[in-house]
Amino acid sequence: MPRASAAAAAHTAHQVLVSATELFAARGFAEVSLDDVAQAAQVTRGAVYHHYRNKAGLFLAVAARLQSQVADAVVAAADRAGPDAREQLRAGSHAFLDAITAGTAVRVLLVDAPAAVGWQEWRRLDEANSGRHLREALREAGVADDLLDALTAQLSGAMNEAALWIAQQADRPAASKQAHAALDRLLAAALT
Amino acid sequence: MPRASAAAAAHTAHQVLVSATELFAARGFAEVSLDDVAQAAQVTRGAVYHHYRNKAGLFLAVAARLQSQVADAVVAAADRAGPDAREQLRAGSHAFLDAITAGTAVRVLLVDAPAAVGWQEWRRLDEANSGRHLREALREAGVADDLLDALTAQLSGAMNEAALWIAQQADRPAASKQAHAALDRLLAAALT
DNA sequence: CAGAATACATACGCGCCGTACGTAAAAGGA
DNA sequence: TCCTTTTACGTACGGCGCGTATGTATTCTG
Repeated sequence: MPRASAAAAAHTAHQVLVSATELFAARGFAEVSLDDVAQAAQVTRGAVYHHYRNKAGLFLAVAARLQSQVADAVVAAADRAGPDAREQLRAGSHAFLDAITAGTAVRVLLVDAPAAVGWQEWRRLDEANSGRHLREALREAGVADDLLDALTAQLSGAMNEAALWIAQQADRPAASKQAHAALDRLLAAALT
Repeated sequence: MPRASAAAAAHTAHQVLVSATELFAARGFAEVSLDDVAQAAQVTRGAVYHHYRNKAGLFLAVAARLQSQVADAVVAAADRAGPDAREQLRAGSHAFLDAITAGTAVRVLLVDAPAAVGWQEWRRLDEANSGRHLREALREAGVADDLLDALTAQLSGAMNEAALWIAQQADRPAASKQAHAALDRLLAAALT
């Protein structure tokens, strides 16, 4: 193929993705130019456009990767929680809060993503990852079918806002504790 | 002052605001140029920049106006609900859902605003309007102080997501019913 | 070992933002 | 009433940044 081998090409694409992730997380979608990304990844804009359709496409790839990383943590925690559905829901939900606030994913996933890739696409992304598990957990925990969709959406919104709120507080550990306690109340209510 | 009187100037500013509201609601912040707004308002970009600092400033004005309109509906409903704090909370919350999904404010306030004006500023806007009432209602309804901030944020997130979810469903009335029912569960939990 | 496909780099046009500058009309004072 | 200042725009310009077209050097593939 080109000046670099197929293996090196994958490396380039990955490097672009990593650089883009850092920049988008730090400055936000609108404040990062593709030239910024290219420079950080030590390539030209041509390389970026070769591997990704456009700026929104690159951002989508970044968001999708972060989403699946968070989802992995959620699933792992739920698995560790044993066989009880309610316990899995609790564990998974708390793991979600911890995972999404741990790194710098919050801004990308919860602030910029809805506007940058569109709310529908953002929803699909969430549904394909952690959102799906939330819905299944609620169903298995006995939530009625006619409330399932709405309750899933609202709990998801509550957790997302909790993550944003935590990320914003000065005293992170204390905020995290508060948020977890409040979340427990809402989860308990959902399972009434 | 200028070719138009002071009164006419206010009218111009208002017309720009109205046109911007429609366009932002229909296409989103990024897809609307200030030239689009100026044309719709039958003025030039110069007039827009005279009345608003920049594109973000115009958007902020649009969002602030929509927010206060929603907040007005919330307060009115809460007042009609009588003296009981819990009943006011219920009424206000449901009024919020109805008010924000009634018009075209959802996209502006819940999708574009956080990214366009920054999450902190968006939070301040919400806090200055409906968010403040939610917190107060929760406090008066007996929510412990150490949970108040986190619970306010999470319920706010739940309602916002519920609004987005409703706006997205094909069968709006049915979706609204579901959302209201689910919200009641969460509210009941908050007041445990 | 020749095409074909791939993996980039380079160059260009265009839209759009913000700003600087110009101008005409109204407010305000003497 | 006239002069000055301020207001309310309109116009013109520079620059950034996106997307696309084009060029070019490898490396697969038959």
